[in-house]
Amino acid sequence: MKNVTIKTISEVTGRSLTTVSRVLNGSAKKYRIKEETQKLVLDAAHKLNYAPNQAAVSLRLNRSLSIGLVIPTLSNPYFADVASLVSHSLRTKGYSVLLMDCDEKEAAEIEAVRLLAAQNVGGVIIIPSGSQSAHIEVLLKRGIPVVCIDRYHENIPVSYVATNHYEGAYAMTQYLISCGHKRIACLQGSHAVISNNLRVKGYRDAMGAGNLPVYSVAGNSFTRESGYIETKLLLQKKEKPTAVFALSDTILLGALKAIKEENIKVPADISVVTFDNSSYLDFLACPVTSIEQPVGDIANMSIKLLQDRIKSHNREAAEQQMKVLINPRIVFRQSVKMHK
Amino acid sequence: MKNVTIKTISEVTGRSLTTVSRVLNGSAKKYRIKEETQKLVLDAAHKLNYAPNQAAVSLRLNRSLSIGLVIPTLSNPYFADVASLVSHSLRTKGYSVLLMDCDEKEAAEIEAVRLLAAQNVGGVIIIPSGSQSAHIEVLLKRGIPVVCIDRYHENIPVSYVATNHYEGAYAMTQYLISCGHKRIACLQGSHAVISNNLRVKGYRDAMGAGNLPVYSVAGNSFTRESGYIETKLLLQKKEKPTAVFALSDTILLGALKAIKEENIKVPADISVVTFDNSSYLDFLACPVTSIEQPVGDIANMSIKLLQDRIKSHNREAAEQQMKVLINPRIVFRQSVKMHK
DNA sequence: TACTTTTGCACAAACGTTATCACAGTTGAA
DNA sequence: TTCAACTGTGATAACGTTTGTGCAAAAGTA
Repeated sequence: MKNVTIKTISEVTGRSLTTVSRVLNGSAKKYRIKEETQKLVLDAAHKLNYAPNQAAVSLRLNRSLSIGLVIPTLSNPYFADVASLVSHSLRTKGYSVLLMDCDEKEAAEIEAVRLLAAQNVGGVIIIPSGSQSAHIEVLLKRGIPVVCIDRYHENIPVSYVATNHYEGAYAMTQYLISCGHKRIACLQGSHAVISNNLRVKGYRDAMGAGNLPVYSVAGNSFTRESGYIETKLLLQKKEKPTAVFALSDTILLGALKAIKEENIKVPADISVVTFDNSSYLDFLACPVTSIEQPVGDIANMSIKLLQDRIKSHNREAAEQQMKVLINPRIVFRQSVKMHK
Repeated sequence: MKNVTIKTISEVTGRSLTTVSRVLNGSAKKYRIKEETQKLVLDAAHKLNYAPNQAAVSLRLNRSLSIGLVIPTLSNPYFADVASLVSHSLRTKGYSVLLMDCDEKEAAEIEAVRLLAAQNVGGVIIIPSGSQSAHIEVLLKRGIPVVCIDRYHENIPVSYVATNHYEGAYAMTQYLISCGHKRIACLQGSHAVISNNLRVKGYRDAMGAGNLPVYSVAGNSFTRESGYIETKLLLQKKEKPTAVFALSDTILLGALKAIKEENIKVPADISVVTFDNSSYLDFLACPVTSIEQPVGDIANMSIKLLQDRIKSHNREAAEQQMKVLINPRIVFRQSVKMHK
């Protein structure tokens, strides 16, 4: 089966390639193509099931209708949700999505960005894995629009959309304090990402505001292992924590495992809260109170920002940095008990 | 910053476009390019940080180094895991991955496949959402290699890699029977996909082999809602089930919710097992015994099949259908109790 | 009538790459 | 000595699309 191109349509309709192309890519009015001709061409295209050859288009225009989506890893349900929403929404807007799963490795991320640049994608949406930013800066310099999600870099003028990590953590800590907790442990993730550090700051500041000493900030990655190990250690202390604030659901699962092994009951003996609000939290031994990240809003907002960038050929506007923080809300479940 | 093309390199090195191209795409020996010349060109390319324009390559070759990955939805952790492994592995092999999240809608899947065909991808890996197969057949007819994962179509000659759903369900049912259960309910997913139907058949056959009547097969989608509703209904029966076999982890979560609402204890009052083995099963109120799907093996195998197809320009070999079923194993936890 | 303007369409060049053909110079065999 | 085979390289034409330029014909203006 031979491929249908504008040439095919040109032959069928008896119009020139030029005219066919103009009708098909929507610049018909600009060139004042007769209604009649337009209909003729469109009908033929439809009948032949014509689809433009994207390679040719992007070669000609030196830009493509594809967007790079760079994700630390899809095995993290939160990132998978973001990816699902973003990719689905981009598709309805006519873009195709180049997925780059970086396995949480910064080196893979840098390589991924290089590849995307080589394919000259129309834009990039990225959830950075680490603290380096030079590779992202390269994209900006090449005029490729970039939007960061969830994690971002303060030192380069890149737009971002994220949960207000600080406010979320602050509010949650405040809530624990209001329940009478004093020894609140914070189980953190990777020090290399800003989302983690802002959450930790939120925790610290709330403790300070409550005139409480920072009891503990421990951990080094957003994994079950990290949560497990740190909780194990915490539970060996003389002054055990009365509440644990896991900064992600993966960390939470590890913490719960440790708690279970020590035969400590949630929420009777210890209160537990977390960040992310994965759907399975409802079904755990004790449903866990969590900070819900507004994934839908984040996805939509980031796409809007990216599209604005792509459309504005105005260089100034395109380089203006947009910073969007969305306030999360707390989903209350049964994992927190008043502490006297 | 002007883009670096083979023309740039040609000017720098003083060799023709032809020669530069030949060196750069590895056909140097075929055309007997002098070692010296090769080195000259490669050095220049490296120094200038040259990356071939993929649009031009795929336009010229009428095929691209990108692979379409069609997924029902990334919000299902099982699919997200598959997508993560597949995309990551494809990247290391030099392909880029076009992600199509279909939101579990068959119409979206069909459109996605059309788009991929238009972009003339080098191959497609797909987890079908429904029962239609015509769109996949179109790909095959256009000579685009396709591999189905997890779900497949028997009526078209498409290769597939899947868990042995039948064996898994059969073994699990047998296990429940061996524990003395007689009233075993089966909570199924979408009737439109073969994975579901094979699992149901495994359940039925095992019941038959155990001389037990099929107690119940209910449900209509791989969702929490379906699991919740059907379990609610089951628990209203006079003759309540002594064991529930959820055919996916999403269904399981719904079932657990219903069981909890009815104040029934797992495993004391009712035994529960499931399919998929999501990582959070360990952390539920009662850790749930599950059939583990060998995601890694499935991902690797499907990529191998696809690559073989892509490489074999031999038409016959390319059209031969490969059917790979991988036996799953049961991960035993604490959700099943002997029933007298 | 004799112009200008508008309307509607087509020619041809370009985007970066690769494959086909061609060819000059060197080596080896008859 | 003559011809064949080999070595190393280049010109050029395509792949499918978009767009600046051009140019008739129709319509408007004086």
